Amino acid sequence: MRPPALQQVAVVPLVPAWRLDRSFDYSVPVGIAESIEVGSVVRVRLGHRNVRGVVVAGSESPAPSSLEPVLAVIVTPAPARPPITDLLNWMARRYVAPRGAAFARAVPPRVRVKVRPPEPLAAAAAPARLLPAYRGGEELLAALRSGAGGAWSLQSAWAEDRGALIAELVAAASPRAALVAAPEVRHGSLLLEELARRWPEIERVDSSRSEGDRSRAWLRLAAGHGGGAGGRATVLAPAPDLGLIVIDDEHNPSYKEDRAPRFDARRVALQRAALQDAVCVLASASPSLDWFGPSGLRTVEPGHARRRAMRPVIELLEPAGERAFSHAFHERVAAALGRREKVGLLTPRRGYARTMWCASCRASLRCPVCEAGLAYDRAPQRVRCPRCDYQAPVPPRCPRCSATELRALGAGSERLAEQLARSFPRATVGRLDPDTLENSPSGELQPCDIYVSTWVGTKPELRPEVSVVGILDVDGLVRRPDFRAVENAYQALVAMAEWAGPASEGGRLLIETSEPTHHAIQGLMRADHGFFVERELAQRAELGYPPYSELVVVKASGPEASELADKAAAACRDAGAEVLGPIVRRPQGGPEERQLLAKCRLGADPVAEALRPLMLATPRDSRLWVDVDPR
DNA sequence: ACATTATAAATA
DNA sequence: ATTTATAATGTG
Repeated sequence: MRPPALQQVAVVPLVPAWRLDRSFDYSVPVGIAESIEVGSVVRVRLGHRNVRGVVVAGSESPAPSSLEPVLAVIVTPAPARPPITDLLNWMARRYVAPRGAAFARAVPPRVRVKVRPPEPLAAAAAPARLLPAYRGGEELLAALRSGAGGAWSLQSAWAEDRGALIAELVAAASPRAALVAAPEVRHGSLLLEELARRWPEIERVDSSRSEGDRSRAWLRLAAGHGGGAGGRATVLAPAPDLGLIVIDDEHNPSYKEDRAPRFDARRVALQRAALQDAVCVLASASPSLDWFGPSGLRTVEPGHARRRAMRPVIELLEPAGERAFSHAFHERVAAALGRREKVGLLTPRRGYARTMWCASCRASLRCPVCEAGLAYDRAPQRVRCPRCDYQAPVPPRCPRCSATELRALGAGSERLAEQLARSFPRATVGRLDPDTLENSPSGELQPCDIYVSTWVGTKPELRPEVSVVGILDVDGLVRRPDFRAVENAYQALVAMAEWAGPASEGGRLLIETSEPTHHAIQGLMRADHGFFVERELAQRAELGYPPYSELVVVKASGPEASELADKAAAACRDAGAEVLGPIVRRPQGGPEERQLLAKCRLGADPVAEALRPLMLATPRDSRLWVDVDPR
C-alpha cells in the first residue's frame, strides 16, 4: 500500500547563501502528489525566480492556500531520501556551510536522462585473501553478511592487491548495495578499473565521466542499484539499501573537499554508515592516526606471516653530510645497476623548507605564536613560521636545552640529479613528478635506469617498476613544520616500501637517516603499524592534537577582519576550544588575513555551532572562512 | 528632471 | 544567488 500523498512540503533551495539557510514551505498540486516524497528534487518559485530544491519534510494535511505550489518534480527516483537528509543536515552543521550548499552535493547533474532498471551486483567467489591472512577479517565479513553494520580500519599488507581485497568485501555485502571511493580518480584508478572488470554493471560516478553518465549512474543508484564507485563524492551517492561503504587509500589528502562544504569524505562515510546501519571500511596500508586513540575504530590488520611476506629488505644508512648521498648509498645503487635493476629515489621537494633542530636535545624550533615547527630560510638567514608567517633571526641557542649547536636539515634535489649524473655516467636518469606523470599515461613513461622523484605522491599505479628504492632525506620529512609531519613521513616510507615490493621479488629499501631509532623508522623496520601508532599517539596527546582533539581553522579577511577574528576566537573559546591566534597572515600575493586555530577537545561540533551565527552576521565586504577537520 | 549606477532587502 | 526596490550619483 502506498503511503498517503503529501499535500505540503518543506524545501531547502539549492542556493549556497547564508540568508537562505533554512527550508521554505510549498503546497503540492494534485498532479505531482504521486511522485513527490522527502528527498525529491523539485523546482519551486523563490522570490522572483525559479530554483531547484530538495524536499526535506512533508505533511499529509492540506496546505494553506497562501503557499506557492511546487512547480515540478525534476528527477525520479528521489536522490536524497532519509536518512540522507539527516546526513546532509549534519554535514552543513559540522562543516559550517549553508544548507543549500550541502544539499546540492547529493543531487545529480542537471541533465535529463533515461535510466536502466537497477540490478544487484553478481555474487563472486568466496573470500580467499582476507580470511586466512588478516586478523579481524572474520568479524568484518560476519558483519557484512549479517547486515549488522559498524566501522573498521582495514590495514592492508604492503604491496597487497587492495582491489582484490575490496572486491571480497563488496561481494560479501551483496545483495545490499556497496559504494567504493578511490582517491584522485581524475586520471584513472586501478581500483575502479579492477572493480569495473569484475562487475561491469557497477555504476561509475567519477568526475571523469560526462554529466549524462553521472546523472544516469546517480539515479540508477537511487532506484536501488547494487553498486557504485568513484571519487570522494561517492560518499554522497544514493543507495537506499546501503550495506558497505569503502574509502580506499584512506590516508590520502584528496578526501578533503576544498569547496564549501569542506567535508572530510572519510568522516562523512562513517556518519553515513552509522545512519544506514551499513559497514564502513577505511582501507590503507598506513591507516591515519585519526582512527586510533580515544575514538578508535575496530581494526583488521595483516597477520604476522603476511606482513613478513610482503616486506622488502630494509637498510638504514648514515646520511652523507655535505654530499647529496653517501658512499654506502652509491655502492647499493651501483650494485643494483650492475644487476640491471631499476632504481627509484625519493628526495623531498626542491626548495623544500628546511627545519632547524637542536643537535643535543633533538627538539625542532617551534613557533611561539602557533606552535608549528619553524622553517629555515637561507637567502636572508631567518626562521619563519609557515603557518602564520612569524619571522625572527635564527636564535643563538636552543630554547629548550640552551645548547648552541642548531642544525638545518634538508637536501637540495638539483644537486642530487647533478651528482647522480656524475656518479653513474652510463645510467639514464629520469624525473618522476606530478607533471611528468600527468603528461604521459602510465605506459608511455620513458624507461630509465634511475627515477628521481621529488614527490611522495600517491599513485602507485603510475610508478614504474623498480627493485631498489632509496629515500634520501627522511629526517627532512619527519622534521617538517606540521603536526602531521611524522605521520606523513611514515606514510611516505610505507608507500616507498610498497614501491620496492617484497624481498622475495628482490625488493630493497634504502633509507638515509640520522635517527634510526625514531618510531617512524622503527615502525617501518618491524612492519608494525601498531608500534608506530602507539608512540606517535603519545606525542599527539601531549600537544592536544588529533585524535585527542578536533581542529577548526578560521580565517577572516576584509576591512573588519580583525573584529571578525576576535569574535570567532571568543565563540570558539565559549564552545570549549583552546584557541591559538588569531595571527596575521599574508598569503602570497593576496591581501592580509587573520587566522586562528581552535583545538576542540570536546569535538568540533559545538565550535561549528558557535561559529554559525557569525557567518550570517558577516558584513558583505569582509569574509569569514571556516575549515573543520583541516588536512 | 530624469537616466545610470551602487546598495540593500527579500525570498514560502 | 538573484531579483527588485530604493538610494545615490551623474548629466543635460
